[in-house]
Amino acid sequence: MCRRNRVLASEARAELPCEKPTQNKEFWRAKREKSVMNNPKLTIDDVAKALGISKTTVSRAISGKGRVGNSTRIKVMEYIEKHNFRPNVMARALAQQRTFNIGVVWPDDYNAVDLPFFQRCMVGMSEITSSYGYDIVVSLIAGDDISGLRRVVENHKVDGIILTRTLVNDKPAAYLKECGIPFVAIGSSMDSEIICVDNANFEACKELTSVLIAKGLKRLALIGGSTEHVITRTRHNGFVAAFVDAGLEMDPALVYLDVEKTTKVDGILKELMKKNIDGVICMDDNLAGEVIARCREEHILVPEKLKVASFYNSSILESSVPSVTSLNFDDRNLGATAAKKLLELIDGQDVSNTVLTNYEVILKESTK
Amino acid sequence: MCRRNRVLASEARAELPCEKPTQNKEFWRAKREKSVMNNPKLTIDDVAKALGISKTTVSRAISGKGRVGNSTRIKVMEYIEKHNFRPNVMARALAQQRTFNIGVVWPDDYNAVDLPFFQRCMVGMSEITSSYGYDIVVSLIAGDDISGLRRVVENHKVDGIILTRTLVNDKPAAYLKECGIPFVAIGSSMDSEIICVDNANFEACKELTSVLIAKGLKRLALIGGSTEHVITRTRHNGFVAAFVDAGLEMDPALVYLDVEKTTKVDGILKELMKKNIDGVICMDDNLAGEVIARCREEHILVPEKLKVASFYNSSILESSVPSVTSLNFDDRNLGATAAKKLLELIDGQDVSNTVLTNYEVILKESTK
DNA sequence: TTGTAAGCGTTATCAG
DNA sequence: CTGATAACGCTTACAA
Repeated sequence: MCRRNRVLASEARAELPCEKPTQNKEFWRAKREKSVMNNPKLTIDDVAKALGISKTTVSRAISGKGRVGNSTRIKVMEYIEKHNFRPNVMARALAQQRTFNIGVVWPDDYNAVDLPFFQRCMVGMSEITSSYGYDIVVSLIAGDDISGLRRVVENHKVDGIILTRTLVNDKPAAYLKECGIPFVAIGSSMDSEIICVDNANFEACKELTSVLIAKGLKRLALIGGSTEHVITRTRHNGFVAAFVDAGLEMDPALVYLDVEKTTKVDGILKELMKKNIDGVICMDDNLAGEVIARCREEHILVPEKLKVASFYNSSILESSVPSVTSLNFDDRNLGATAAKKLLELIDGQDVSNTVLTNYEVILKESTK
Repeated sequence: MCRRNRVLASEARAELPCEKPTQNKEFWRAKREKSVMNNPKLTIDDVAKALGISKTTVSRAISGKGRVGNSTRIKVMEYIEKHNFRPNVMARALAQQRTFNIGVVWPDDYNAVDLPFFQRCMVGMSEITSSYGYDIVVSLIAGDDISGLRRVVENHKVDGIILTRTLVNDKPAAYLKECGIPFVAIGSSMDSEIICVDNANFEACKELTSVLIAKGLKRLALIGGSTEHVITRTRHNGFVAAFVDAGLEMDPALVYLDVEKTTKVDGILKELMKKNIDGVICMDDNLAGEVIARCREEHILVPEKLKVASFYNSSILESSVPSVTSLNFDDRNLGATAAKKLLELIDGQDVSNTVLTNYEVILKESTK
């Protein structure tokens, strides 16, 4: 326990801002002067003096918190609009203990960095946060090294956190729970105390699988990524459930998980063909793209000899030939919803889990 | 002028934090209590008292700024390490007028969001910033609506900015110049006052084109994106330069720029085939992928009947068949370099433009 | 409705 | 080498 603390502490220490002893003293003075020239930075006090009232009143007029005379309020609003005054967020942060920032945690594994999913989520989050005057601080997490996350949290740089993925053994989530900062996770979690926002992955994957089963496919294979990611298991479960519903046997030998490099697809596909499969579902587009490519090289006709589908649709497959049947989720909306929930949480409201069911099954040539 | 100011001001106003009048008063108190229970938040003052010295001394020991007795320093360092004390960044920001954040501006056009380029840059930036105790605030810019950027800057949320793309008519850059905040741009600019970090796009594109010319291609076409992006013009120039160098005529009718939707590729390819081309270079992988796909549908054999190459390599083309000849840049390094430059700039150092020349021409099947 | 004054947690100034 | 004390710009009891 004690040892653990020391380790963590020194980890954190390593992240302390490195004060570079340079000649920036004069520079900064100069810079500020200059900045003042272009754009005389007003303070709430300047506004108060100019208007002959107290800064308390100005503060109240701006925040709308206390009661202020209507004429005074209008006077203030007009003045600040005209002079483009903006309260100093840092000062407010210090006084209120709020930063008006949220942190977004991104995985930076080799795979994830090339996936459009996270960027798309960001767009949705950004729409929401910016309409509330919040900004987004991005923190990358490599493996289970959460030191970046720790720094952001311990330095009070954010009022809350969005995790963009959930893990079976979720170190980041555990850390956030422990320190009591508001956070929501995109994905699902066994832990009922964690607020989650997720696509209906189970239902969607089950539905897509069912559709293929209904097309008469009997020997359907599944290829997916890391089982450390909850989503991999959820999708797998959806796949299995479709078989159960159809009253069919599912052959576990046709399921390949933890396929984290597309280079492994080639060998897997060969094995699968020996096992006489008639279809493959891939958990994401990278895998599906690779399967399509290998099929072409091996002269396996898609869809005639093998049907192919993907559980997740992105632009990666946009120009695939044949076009690939897949699930389509609204990532932007997912991000927006997560952001909304987090802001509510920060605001002290009660927030519950959300599952977004607006996915689409898109049938294309690869399963015709 | 006056009118313009008013417009901008009201734009900014719309972005003011929306104070939601909810019941968060008690909530916040409770939350802080709880947080205090788990993790008694120390202040520099607590440390000072515990050690029986003044907070000035503690501050100096931590920052290493003033001279402090060695024994005192060690005492302080040991104490803060043991108790995992971290100075409150907001307070420091207020006192020092530095936030230890940099802003990164992302385009959120439909195209850009799906490109891995920006995410990859981010990874590089993040490595650098986090080693200096800085964090990254991401700001999305749609079209030329810079209100998000304005908010981040005017609210003093960042000490500097990285623009991840340059435009011919660069509104964001103009704004940043005007307000005098340190910034660097990823890309190139006509404006010599703007610090730029860029890949050697001109040279690289010229080289790739030259290679194809050397293979005997005479009627080489070019398809590219928005000419509002400086990079599109740079790449085009590189293409042209290769012809000049080879002493060949280049047919301008074979150049299609401002192709912003891949759906337009089909028509363009048909036109090009009528013009008897023997090769196409695409400015990015989305376009190249689409060209490959259309070729397959139109039964145009690649590379036998048509060579195809891309000026930018990403995982999008990873599983393309045939594999596509392309330029490979180190986006991560690009981001890291930009971040390094910005931190130097913030630190008051003199910084000059940088061009990264470590690109690779990767020859694959599509041009065999 | 409005104002005064005491924080918020650092850093910076200027004495000692 | 060290320590009061005053910024930093805003919020918020508490008074008036």
